[in-house]
Amino acid sequence: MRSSTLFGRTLREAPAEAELVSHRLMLRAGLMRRLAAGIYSYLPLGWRVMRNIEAIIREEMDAIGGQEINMPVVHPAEIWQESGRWYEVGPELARFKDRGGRDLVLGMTHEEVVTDLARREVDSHRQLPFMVYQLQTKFRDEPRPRGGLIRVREFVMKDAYSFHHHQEGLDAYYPQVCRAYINICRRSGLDVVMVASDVGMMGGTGAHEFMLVSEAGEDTLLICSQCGYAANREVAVLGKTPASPVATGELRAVETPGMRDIPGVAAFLGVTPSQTLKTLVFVAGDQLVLACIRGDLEVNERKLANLLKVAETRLAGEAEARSLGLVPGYVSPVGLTGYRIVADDSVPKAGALVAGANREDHHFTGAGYGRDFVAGLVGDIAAARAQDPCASCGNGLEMTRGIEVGNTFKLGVKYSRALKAVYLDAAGQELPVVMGCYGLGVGRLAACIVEKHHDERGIIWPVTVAPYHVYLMTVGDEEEVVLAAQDLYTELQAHGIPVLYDDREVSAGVKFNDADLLGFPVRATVSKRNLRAGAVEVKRRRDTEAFRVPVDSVVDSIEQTLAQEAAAYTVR
RNA sequence: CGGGGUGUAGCGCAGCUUGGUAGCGCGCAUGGUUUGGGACCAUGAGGCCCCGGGUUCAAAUCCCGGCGCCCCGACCA
Repeated sequence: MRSSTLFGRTLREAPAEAELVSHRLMLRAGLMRRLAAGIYSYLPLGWRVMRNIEAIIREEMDAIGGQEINMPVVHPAEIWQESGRWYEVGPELARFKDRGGRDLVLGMTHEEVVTDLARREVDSHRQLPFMVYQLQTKFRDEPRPRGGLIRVREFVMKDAYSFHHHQEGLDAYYPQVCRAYINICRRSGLDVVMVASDVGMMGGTGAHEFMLVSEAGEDTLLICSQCGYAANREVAVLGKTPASPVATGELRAVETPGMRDIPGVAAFLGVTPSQTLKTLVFVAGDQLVLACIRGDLEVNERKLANLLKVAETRLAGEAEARSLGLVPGYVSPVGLTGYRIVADDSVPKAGALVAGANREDHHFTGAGYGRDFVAGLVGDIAAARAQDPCASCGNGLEMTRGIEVGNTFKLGVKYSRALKAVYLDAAGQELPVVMGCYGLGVGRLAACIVEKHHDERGIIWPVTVAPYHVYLMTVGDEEEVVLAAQDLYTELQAHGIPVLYDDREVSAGVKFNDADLLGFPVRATVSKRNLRAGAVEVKRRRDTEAFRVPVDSVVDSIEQTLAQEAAAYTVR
């Protein structure tokens, strides 16, 4: 490709809308352009990157037995009603009607469609297991798109779906997909961490996310550098060794004037926060819930919602709590009846605690779980924080931000049961197929690569995804220079090397700067100066030094350099 | 959906406080001189100053109401 005919141009200054490095560079390099919030067009250079990433994805999915298919973007409402998500998913699911007034949706994910396909095609256990995948555009009406391609509304996603006879089959296959995901990221130049995650709207029995550790990330991760435990904050567990449990003594009411928070009460009564009971008032659906936890810990609302099996919870306001007969600042389950109470599993083990007395300016001391109060539901609802002990090894957890590039879910039979995707086993028994689903954001992967591979001058593409491998340019417009450059251009192409030839009539500085901005792995410069010495200058994007290479061995030299670059991104 | 910011030429911005018919840099076009890190000279094109309403002799500027976009939060496979 010649620069003079390449569609799209570079920008000297980034549009004011862009803040993230990847966003700025991708706009400046002319990879993409915004059409509306979270909706982008891909220009030739950007689309080549996308295609390169897709090629890697195809290889890795095929390697674990995947079969590529393509499913519709527009779905009839019926299958979404069958799965129940028509009613569960909010406005991020774009809905519209066709001319006949029938309800349709824009596919934001394809569990319904693929399950419908499976129920039509699969009758027998002999047809299982299998995995299908597609690379396709999704639309999700996100409440807040941001950061260029980091969070968009329309995006290319690789989504894969596996179908097994039993949970054991899925359990055995699942790690292969995870391995493939790690490979895809590695080959694209990204080291990602696999973290345990919430199942969210997908439902199912287990899930992981593949995260690029980055300040630009939207998720918070807790990682143990000692044993390797890693989880999204939404589900991260922490060790809850009792600080210093006090044997349960007598339950006594004491005056605690104006002491409405844990640190205040603990200090006033001379105990540690871990010897107090914190009780928070939540609204879960149409129900009021009192959530109890040891005073030094905090409630994780995601975990609470999961334990209660509701979509979400929210903290009740003071006035709201008061109107329901509670005394904010002094709420506790001790002596209360008629309320739904849940407790973190730290509470029953905590011994005697200081708890609210449900009256102004009073607390109880010596409150013991089982004797003075109980909860209808006990489980892990504690929020893991930085420095909390790791649940498996006790080491301090580290907290970082991460960008989710992909995720994997063990769906189980949620969709196959709802849509009746069943098969007959060898004994003639009818069983629902056991499903898994696996998503990967192609554009987000591209943005992450730029986020990790750049310097102050521009992008530094890994050769595996670079739009072109060589940036060929001239300095000066003497005939000998132009002819030599054209020869080299032809020769590189003959060797199958993707090359962009900057044949524009602009000053050398412009070309050098664009070469750095676009970030192809190798730059080749033909100039009168070097030609006189029978040489062409070759420079790696990530190096600062350039080398003179004899004209007749330039192509060999470039091929070797590219091979070295590629070696850094191979797996196995 | 809450909080903050912003909207003037393709991009980056000034002008708005104090109303008087729109400007700078880059980019673009043409001609010429240039060519190892975003060259120089000359000429030129390009604007529903986000939209609607109001105040006024007169609105980019003041007032009211919308909308777009960005950031933080809520939310998010």
